[in-house]
Amino acid sequence: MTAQGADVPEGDGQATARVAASPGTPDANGADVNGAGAIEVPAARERARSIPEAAVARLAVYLRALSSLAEQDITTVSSEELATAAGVNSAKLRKDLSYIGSYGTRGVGYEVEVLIGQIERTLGLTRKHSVAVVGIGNLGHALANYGGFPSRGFPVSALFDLDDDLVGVPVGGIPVSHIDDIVEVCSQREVTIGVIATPTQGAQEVCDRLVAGGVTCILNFAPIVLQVPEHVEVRKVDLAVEMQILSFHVARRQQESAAAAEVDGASDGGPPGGGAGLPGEIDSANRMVERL
Amino acid sequence: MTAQGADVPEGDGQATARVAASPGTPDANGADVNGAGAIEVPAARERARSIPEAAVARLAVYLRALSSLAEQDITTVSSEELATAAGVNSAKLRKDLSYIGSYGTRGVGYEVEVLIGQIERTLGLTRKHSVAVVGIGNLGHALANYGGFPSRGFPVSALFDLDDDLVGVPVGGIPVSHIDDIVEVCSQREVTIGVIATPTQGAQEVCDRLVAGGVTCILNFAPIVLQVPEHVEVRKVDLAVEMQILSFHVARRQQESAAAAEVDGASDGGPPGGGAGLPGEIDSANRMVERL
DNA sequence: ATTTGTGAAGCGATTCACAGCC
DNA sequence: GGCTGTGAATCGCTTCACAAAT
Repeated sequence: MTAQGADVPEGDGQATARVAASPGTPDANGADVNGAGAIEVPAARERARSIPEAAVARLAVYLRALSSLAEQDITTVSSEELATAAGVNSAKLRKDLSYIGSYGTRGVGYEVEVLIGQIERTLGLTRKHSVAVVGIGNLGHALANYGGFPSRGFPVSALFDLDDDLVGVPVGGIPVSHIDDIVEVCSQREVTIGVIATPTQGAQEVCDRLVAGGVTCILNFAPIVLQVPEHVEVRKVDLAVEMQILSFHVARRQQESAAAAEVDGASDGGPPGGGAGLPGEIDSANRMVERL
Repeated sequence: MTAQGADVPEGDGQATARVAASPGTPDANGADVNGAGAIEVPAARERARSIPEAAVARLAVYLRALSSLAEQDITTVSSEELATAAGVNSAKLRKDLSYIGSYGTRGVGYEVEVLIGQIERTLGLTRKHSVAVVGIGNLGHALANYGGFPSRGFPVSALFDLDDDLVGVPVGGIPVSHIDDIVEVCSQREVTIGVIATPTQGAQEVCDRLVAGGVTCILNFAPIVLQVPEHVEVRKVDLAVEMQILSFHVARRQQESAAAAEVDGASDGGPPGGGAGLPGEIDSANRMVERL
């Protein structure tokens, strides 16, 4: 079923401590803010804080499905249809949409354009987020040239690499800067999202500089757990991990068929294709991401 | 908050159909498989089926941390140490490890090598998984050039593209085949994992061929929900979605500071600029070098 | 007649907290 | 004393099912 374990909370010990420290109150600031002082704080604002992390991830998926519908000049869509397009069930979709407000019409469905607008607003896409890509290797090149970013409000506005031969060379229309200039360039160009596509070794250092340059969101392709201050958000994309998860599912499936086959045959089915292969190492998988 | 890690979007798609089709029964594959027939099914096998999906993803992360420790010739590690390295808390780590067995020593910790071996076994990494990459564009190149791909782990054994100019050209040591030959080549080379790095348009078609070629696991970089048979596992990596999730967090943070600033200022209208002394105030970054 | 929006139930994952072992 | 392994409690997301709306 390929779950979508939303994410792994807490970057470190402090988060743990915080949780432990507040047994009764879920969040410190929320409660009394709108108790008396802040009167007209729009419900929409209040809502944003409470959207489940998992729902946020799906909103982005719905948005893409909706864009696709819009391109086909479809103006209205039911929760059932949209859910199918997004690969979820309709109850979940409706629940997710309910977190951002009530923009559907009962008996009819949702207006595509309206929904697009509302999701974009919720995700903060009405504002452009300058992106910096660090590490212009294979992956960095791919990212710099990736059309998907600019098209949806994520202009890549800075590229960095260690290699002097690369500095100054334009990639995807933007000249590469040296990583020594990360802090300066990022603050100057108001970069809000940093993408780390360097080898593991340099990743933490790069991360620190991005943070120093005012970057508050980081997308990390390096196979390392980055240490960041509390106000910085990190998301990690780890190819090797993805592959290994798939590997697990292959293995499980084989076990299941093996077990099923065992029902009639008493003796162990034996290792057909190599049930007991060698204790191979997986470093290759780890390494491959580093190479990027 | 610094949410670290996070695994990626799901690979649903097929789950939708399944879920929608079974209103009454939560999950089809009930647990009666080993009701009576399978006697001595080792606990280890039985266990695999029941490891929470989220735990599987983390096991892969632990594995990397452990490999790193092994390289430093560290032979023993406590749950606390390993948890820190992996970016989780120690209780979760111990729970996760308990799913695969008891390989620690109370009062001491875990032996690094032992744990590596057990996790590799659990994830099915003792067996090689041939990988095919489809779509040799920017990203495909990056993936194919995981040059390191030594013979262990996840050897890339096939590359495919639509472009005739590319067919026959070796990339990362492997000649590119035409996508018309996916079925033949994949079954011949016993590919188990397919990586889709094509544009959206061709992705479903490519997916169908991979499945026809015997591929049961797919890693999809195309921003589309693939429709696959029930026995095929899909994981999706969507860079745009990742960015949008980060965008949401930026937006939320700004709202929070804005709301906090509003507490003293009674009237609405709330231009964030009102509160001068805000931490990390990021201002409007309109129109910058926008290059598609 | 349809379809949304949502309280409530259900369920899986996380965290707690401590017994058991070194 | 230190650390693992795990039942129990808790939390948060998902699913159900139905009232409300058109």
